[in-house]
Amino acid sequence: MSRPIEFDRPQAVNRALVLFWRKGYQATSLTDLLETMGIGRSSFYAAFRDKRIFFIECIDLFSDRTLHLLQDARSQMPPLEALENFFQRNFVGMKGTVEKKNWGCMLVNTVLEMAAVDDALSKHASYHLNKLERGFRDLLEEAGALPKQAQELAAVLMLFNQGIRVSSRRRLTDAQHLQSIDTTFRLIRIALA
Amino acid sequence: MSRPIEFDRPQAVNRALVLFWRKGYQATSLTDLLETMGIGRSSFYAAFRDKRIFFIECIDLFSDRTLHLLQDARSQMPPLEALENFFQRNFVGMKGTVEKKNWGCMLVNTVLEMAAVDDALSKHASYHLNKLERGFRDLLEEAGALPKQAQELAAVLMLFNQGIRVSSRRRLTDAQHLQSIDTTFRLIRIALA
DNA sequence: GATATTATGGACCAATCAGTTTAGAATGCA
DNA sequence: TGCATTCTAAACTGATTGGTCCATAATATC
Repeated sequence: MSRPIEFDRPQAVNRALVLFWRKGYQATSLTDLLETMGIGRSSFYAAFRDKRIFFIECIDLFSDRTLHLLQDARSQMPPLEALENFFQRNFVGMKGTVEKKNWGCMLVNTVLEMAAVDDALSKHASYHLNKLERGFRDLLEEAGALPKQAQELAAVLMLFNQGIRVSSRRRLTDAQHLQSIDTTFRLIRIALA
Repeated sequence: MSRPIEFDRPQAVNRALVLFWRKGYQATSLTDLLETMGIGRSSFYAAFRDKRIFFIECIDLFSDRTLHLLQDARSQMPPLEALENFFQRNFVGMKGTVEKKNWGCMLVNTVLEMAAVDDALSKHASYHLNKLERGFRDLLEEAGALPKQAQELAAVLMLFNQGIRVSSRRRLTDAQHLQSIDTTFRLIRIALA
């Protein structure tokens, strides 16, 4: 054989993901991308076919990570607490982390940004959100909800998820977010009781 | 004096508003804009200083109309029903209307699209959403909630608003939206009881 | 009807976009 | 050392962007 790839692919993808996450698809120029990834134009087009395809790769990665966050929480606490923690963790201090990621959810961002611009892309992000909603539903059933009720509450929880990601970009205070999470889950617990 | 403006300003603004609403700020090119407004480039720059300033004018108009929708509902029914109706009306048939407007909320769209692109623009849209949230709070107080509770529930309702506008762009069925509205307001009524 | 005023259409501009091409540099293998 | 392979940097392409400019056409006033 011959020369191997010379840049750190996972690291480059991760940096790009963050950039897409913050600025969205359209506002992220290829030049931006190359700069933060630390690679050249040719390398980019050789490794990832084009901007759009690469964006999909980033979205899929983001979705995987989000689903894992929910799973991880579930492995450490009961279902309803895991759900609540899934939302809370974005707004509690995150000690050790320099930057707070107030960029909402990349899937929600993409659904909105691309809805009338690139329908397939928007649909694809929406599809990932459906997977997350199924995750919500499963946890609600584990928490004792009947199937029908679990489905209804999961739908409401998905609305809540989308809503709080929007609020995250509005830069409300952490306290406001935490209070809304608290209020919402108080309502949900009442419904489940 | 001399020559008056020759195009129908309110109509042109309205058409542009719809375009911005659907496609967002960035994806709406000036050429798109001029075509749907039916005016020439020079006329545009003479009447509205530039794309960004014009977009703000459209956003402000959208906000006014949204607040009026809430007021109108309030003038026809009790506060809680008015709130619920404010959401429902986007998903019930709209007889006589050819197109269903599944473009979410222009303010929510703008907050997300511009958050890391044009902070001032995002903040401006967010400011309008705050006004709407105050409208929610007032109606909740009229419905008998204590100030503290009205504020909490209004915040949750704003999350719900943001969330359902996102869902609207995901093109869930009307039935799904109506069910989520129903579930949510059932929870809110319980909290208020 | 002549003149001053102004809105307009269309040509034009520099900047930027995503993507391609090319020439060279760096490596593995013999 | 020399050859084959392939990754990379930089120049380049054509299209599109928001915005300006100017000559023209239409009007109001006199």
